[in-house]
Amino acid sequence: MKEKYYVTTPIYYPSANFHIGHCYTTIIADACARYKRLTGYDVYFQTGTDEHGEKIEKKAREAGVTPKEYVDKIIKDAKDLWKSLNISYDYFIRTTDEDHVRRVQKIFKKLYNQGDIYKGTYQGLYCIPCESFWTESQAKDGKCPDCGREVKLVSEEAYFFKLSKYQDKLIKYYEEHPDFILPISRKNEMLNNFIKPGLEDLCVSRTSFTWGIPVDFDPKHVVYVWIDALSNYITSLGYPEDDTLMKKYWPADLHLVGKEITRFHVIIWPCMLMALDLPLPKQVFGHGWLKIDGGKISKSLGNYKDPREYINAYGVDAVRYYALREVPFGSDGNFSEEALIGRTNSDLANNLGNLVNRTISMAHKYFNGLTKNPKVAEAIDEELISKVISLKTVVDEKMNGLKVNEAIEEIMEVLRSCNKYIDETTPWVLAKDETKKDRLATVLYNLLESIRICAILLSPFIPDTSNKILEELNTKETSYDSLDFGKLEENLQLNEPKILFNRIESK
RNA sequence: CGCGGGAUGGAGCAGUCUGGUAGCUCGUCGGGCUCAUAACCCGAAGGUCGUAGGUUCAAAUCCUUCUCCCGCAACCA
Repeated sequence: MKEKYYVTTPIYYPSANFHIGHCYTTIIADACARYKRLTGYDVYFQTGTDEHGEKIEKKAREAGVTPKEYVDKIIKDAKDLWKSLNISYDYFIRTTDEDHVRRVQKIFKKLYNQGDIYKGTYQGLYCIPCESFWTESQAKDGKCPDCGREVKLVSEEAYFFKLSKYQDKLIKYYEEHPDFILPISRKNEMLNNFIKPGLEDLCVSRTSFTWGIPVDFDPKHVVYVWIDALSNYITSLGYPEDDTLMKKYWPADLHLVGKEITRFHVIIWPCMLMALDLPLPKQVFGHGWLKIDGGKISKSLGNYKDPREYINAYGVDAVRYYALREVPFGSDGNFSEEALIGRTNSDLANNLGNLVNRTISMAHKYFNGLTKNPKVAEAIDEELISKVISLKTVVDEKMNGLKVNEAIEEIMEVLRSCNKYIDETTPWVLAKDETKKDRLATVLYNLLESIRICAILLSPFIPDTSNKILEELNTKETSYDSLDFGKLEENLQLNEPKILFNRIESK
């Protein structure tokens, strides 16, 4: 039986159309999902949207539509965006789905019945015109950080979750599972800032707005974001009504999240799961951000474009490649159109695209596009072939550590070696000497085979391009098991090479 | 003293744990080649590794001071 792999993106908040940052997270998750599928796992890849809450209620009111109408439009757009980015999700959950709503109510009630949720009073500093609660440190001098007006101390009846009860168990879990939080640096941040000072019980219901899942046994309350949103990872699997998928896929192997919401996923979510007596996810990766010109992507500044503009202008794989390649593991990276163009030209058009083109062109020119492997080897071949042979293992190590950018760099390095190999073996010189015909065929075979292997390993990252290359090669050897050097068939009729990436002239 | 991360040739990064001639990609300049998308290959220039001090035969790397940048502080991927 296949081993399973369950990977998630966060469920995004659809208060506005998605930007390149949402794409970034989702593309990484997609690459992980595709990689695991390639290597033989039974993958379940989930994304979705967190659609309740005051902010959406307010946005909808401003737009003069119902909250559901408001989010429906954005979700339609989001699904369209994921399609144009080749996102291969298996399930798209919406927190407004009937199944989810019903299951959240059951979870809430279960926690209440067993005493992990209790009724109490929520006290907070509230800005009436802004309809927002603030913490003491946020509301400096008792002024609303948004509008500067006075905030008032208000109380409202609310349900609380006993977060404090699970503090020690949580610390123990961290200690016993050193890879639970990646990168490691974020674990210290969590421990020092939140867990060591002591966890406070968590407010899990609200009465100040209505756009949410009603608490069925106390309908003036709606379930606040924590239980509503975080539980998506298990309600989608049927919990608590049907355990078929739960048995198969839970616990999740990887929750991929932005660094700003790491906290919820490594503190609140595990505590909820402990209360439900469910196993905890194996790993939470708090990735860095794509910055725009060094600053945050900001809805209010409007410093970003619709990601489709980039896809339409440069192609889906240029965008995917950039997101996956540019940002180091766990750190922030910068997004700019100029850098996107630079990456596309140097890595995709020059290194990869031109290599494929020049190699297949020579195969047509010298052998009418037929592959042959007479195995007239020379010492120089070994350097290239040994690199290609070890690539599978190297990429696997990088991917298992979620070092996606490094995995890709390893493949690019091999492609660079192919270009170098051409210059060193000078096929155009061999072609002038009839006695070197078999050597020439061997050189081309080595190159085509290296390209085939790289194309397969690139398929999780730039799937369209990978397919195009394998189609040009016209090979049937496209599986992960075919990655041994020498599997490329002989007497294959190669197709005509096409330009994979046009060089982009800078504006 | 809230916590955490960062500062390395024009740009982006690695190297710091386990001190010992500073490395990679891109860009620039020069050369080569001609199969290919002005591409590819080779070579060169360019860094007193944020500041000040300390330990050491030797510090980007260890210790201390300071400066600046970024993130977090109960839902902005």
